[in-house]
Amino acid sequence: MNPFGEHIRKKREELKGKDPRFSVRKVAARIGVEPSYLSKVERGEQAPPSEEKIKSLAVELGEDEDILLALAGKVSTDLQEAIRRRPRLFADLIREIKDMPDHAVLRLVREVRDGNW
Amino acid sequence: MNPFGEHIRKKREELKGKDPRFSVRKVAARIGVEPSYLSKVERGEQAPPSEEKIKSLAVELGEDEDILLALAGKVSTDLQEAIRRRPRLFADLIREIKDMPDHAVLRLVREVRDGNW
DNA sequence: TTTTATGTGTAGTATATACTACACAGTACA
DNA sequence: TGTACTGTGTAGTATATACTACACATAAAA
Repeated sequence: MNPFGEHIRKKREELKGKDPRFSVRKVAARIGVEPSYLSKVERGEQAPPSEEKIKSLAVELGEDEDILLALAGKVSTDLQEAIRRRPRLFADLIREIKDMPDHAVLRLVREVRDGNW
Repeated sequence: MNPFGEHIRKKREELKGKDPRFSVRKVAARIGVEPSYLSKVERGEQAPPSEEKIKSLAVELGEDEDILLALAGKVSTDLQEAIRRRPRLFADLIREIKDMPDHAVLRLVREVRDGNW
């Protein structure tokens, strides 16, 4: 089990098939790390990188930042900050909906978005 | 600015006024740390302790866990895990409501709680 | 007045996090 | 056939996190 590494390796190799700019070395250079480090991260020999590097990786590979962070066992600092600003409110809300099925949460998100709130 | 330390010192001293079991040494012993460490944390000479210690401190002092964690700049792992399980869903929801006024979020929490969801 | 308890100062330690630097063998390309 | 580029192995480092151990002076209790 190394969801993060496997995921980005798969995606990177896929992109590399069509574009040589997606070699380990080139991607590593673009996100600002050593190639051997990225190689090890992809193979799970090293833990996932920092939030910052994960976010540039998401941009480079055209992946979703929040999903990549989740695969790395992290939560974006902007979300954490929102919770920390109003901990009671957000803790209650999250605990209330954490076991609800996807469709119910999705309905909630949509209702808040285009609604009279 | 050392919101965490100041907060717990104030609360502990308040309790100590009515009950000698709330000295630095006694509380430290109960939450399982060295007294000098707790002293330094309260005075902001040391960063706040781990999530685990903060939670026992909350129990000891009769304070809200989520609020204490927030003052320490942390977010409870159970909330983080809920987000990591369904990152897109939760990230969208949190970003959608993070700038809404308290009363609106509160209404949402209540509506979810005793509602038809 | 001895014992006991108080808060705090000094000086560390263990573990985790987030990487770098460099070398090396194999492959592709000119 | 040399040059360039590939992925990866080895061996580190810097900084942060989360504390411990012990000593010491002052104050309260016996």
